[in-house]
Amino acid sequence: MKKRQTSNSHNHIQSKQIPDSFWPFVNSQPKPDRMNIVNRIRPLVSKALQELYPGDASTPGFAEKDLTIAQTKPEFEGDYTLVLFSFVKQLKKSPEQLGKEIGELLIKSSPELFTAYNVIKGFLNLKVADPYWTGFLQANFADKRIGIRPSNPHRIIVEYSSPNTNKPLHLGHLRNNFLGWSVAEILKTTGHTVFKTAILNDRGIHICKSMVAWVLFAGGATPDSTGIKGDHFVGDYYVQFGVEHKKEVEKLMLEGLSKEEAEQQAPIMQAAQKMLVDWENGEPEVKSLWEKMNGWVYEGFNETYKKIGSDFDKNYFESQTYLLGKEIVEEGIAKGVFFRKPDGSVWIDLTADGLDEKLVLRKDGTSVYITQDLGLADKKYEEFQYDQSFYVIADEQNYHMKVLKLILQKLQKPYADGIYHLSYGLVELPSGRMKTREGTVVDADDIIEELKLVARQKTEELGKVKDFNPGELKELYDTIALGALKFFLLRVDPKKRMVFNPEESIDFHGFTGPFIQYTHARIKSILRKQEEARNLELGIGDQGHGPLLPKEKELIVLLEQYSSVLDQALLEHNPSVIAIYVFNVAKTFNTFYTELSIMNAESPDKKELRLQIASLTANVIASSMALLGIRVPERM
RNA sequence: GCGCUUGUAGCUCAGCUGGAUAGAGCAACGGACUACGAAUCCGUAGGUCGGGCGUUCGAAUCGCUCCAGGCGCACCA
Repeated sequence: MKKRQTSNSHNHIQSKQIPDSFWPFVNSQPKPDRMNIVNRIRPLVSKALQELYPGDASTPGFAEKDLTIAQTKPEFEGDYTLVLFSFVKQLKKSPEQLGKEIGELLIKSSPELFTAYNVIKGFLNLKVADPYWTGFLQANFADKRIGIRPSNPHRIIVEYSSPNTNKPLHLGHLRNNFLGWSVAEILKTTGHTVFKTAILNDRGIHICKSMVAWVLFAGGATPDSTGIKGDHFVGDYYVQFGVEHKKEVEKLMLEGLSKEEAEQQAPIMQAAQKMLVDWENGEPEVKSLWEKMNGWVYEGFNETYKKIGSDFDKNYFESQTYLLGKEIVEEGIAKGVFFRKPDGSVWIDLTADGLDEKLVLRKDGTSVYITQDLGLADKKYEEFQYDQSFYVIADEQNYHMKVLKLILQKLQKPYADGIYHLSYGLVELPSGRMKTREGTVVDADDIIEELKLVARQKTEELGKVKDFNPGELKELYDTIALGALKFFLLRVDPKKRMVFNPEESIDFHGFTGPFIQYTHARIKSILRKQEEARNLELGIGDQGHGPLLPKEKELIVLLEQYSSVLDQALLEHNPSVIAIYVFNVAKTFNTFYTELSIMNAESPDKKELRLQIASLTANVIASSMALLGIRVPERM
């Protein structure tokens, strides 16, 4: 029979060495006083190796970055563990002997940091002195801005959201929005200057479809006259276009046309095509209709963006950028990167790079999708002088983005290497992919409303905030509903496809946003009580609280890892790292809370210590959640 | 066909830059509120890490191969 781990939340962080190339980009190396424990142990071990084995320690495999230091598994004695196997062969010593020698030296040379060691098989387990942990706690427990780092000169733009203006936002957009926003915040917190941008796909045949349908069927109705939110209003006409089109196609097929012919020749499609041409020719009536309908959509989008907390430093509009890039095509021809075929179309040959020949300009001289992106990249650089440019785009476009970057590199654009496709997987339902035609698309506004309703029901049921006024209640429901939704979509590795189970999403227990929010509210309740009772800020006292108890230490050790969690999230551009971490923090606190009394601690010093732990926990939770775009309530 | 990608407990996911006996949440079952907030906590049960071969002191993790799913390879965007 298998044994369960007793420690319910041992966060087994590996603390791998971050590549050297990463540091200049983050900051200068962390300052010693802000350095976490693993980054302190590393040079000490390295030094010990050099002292003990001067001849061998300079050989490959002995560098600081090659050391594997992991958190000690709970079933063994110790806090952090050095893996010895990699030295064994080179030094021709048994792991036991090696571990003993290194352990002895470390304790002798750094008694303030290490108090004990043991060697089991090839692992050297080191016990880190309590004062290190309590020192960390005292230095940080009151820091409400924990995790924020000094600025550095890098400029980054993050493009995300990027909707079409012919239909409302759905679940997929939400993943995109939450991801982009969160990654931008993570970059900011770690010191970068970040600009958020969006590209609004506001032109093209799809836009004309909803316009045509509105002209034909709306009878002059508007969002105002119907009370329907603008983006939904326009989206309804886009859907209606599809319905009408289908009818016409069926009719034409009965008359003997092939499916392709029928789809092309259906009158409503012809009308849309004509409208597109008129639009491109600047036909005033079409333009003004287009402006009017897009205006409705933007009104709706803005409402949703405001609700979900998405914000942008600059919006680009495809209608204003779709002609960009033609100059780049000329430039590319001049540089010999592109070539023109006899029919006049322009191509790039990427077969040497394992890709295909790609068209960059049609034979009629009009641009294709990639042409616009070339132009937009250039324009963004002109305006922002970015060092890195993130594109939050679904993984369907991996190939496209690869090509984009490669072309820019071949054109020797200075910004080409800084282009990074933050690719994310589709959101699916348990029944499979969302499909417009089958009506299985989960609308963003709908799901948020539904979650607010659940938040309200649950809150009323529990009756803990009966004294809240209507405004406070509304804010609380917003906080909980969006917290649940954002956490649900961000807790999974962005690269992976994910399944959105509606039933799970309204569950506020376990690995969820509300669980963490609840933990925060609970801590705040204790801290409020303490302040009322004493009317004092927390003191800084480190006298006589005795050795740290396992639950106290476990939580401090976990909190101490916050900075390396941020490093990892930044390195991987991955908010889920933070989501998983903050969940562990909340869970570990809840266990701590159950086992140990704070207010009625064994001694005043213990009480002080635990209040500090509680305070730091609340700050780390708030700070982590803020990076995910999730608010944490004082009460709920 | 070629390229990319995914496969871990009934379900949803961690762990994947190789390290000790593979972890959570949900669902199931059983417990804990006359002491800091039970939206909580504790326990039980549940895994040939898709299959095979290889590299290694050590493989869920790396390589090869097979199987199964997804995406892409438009003069669409």
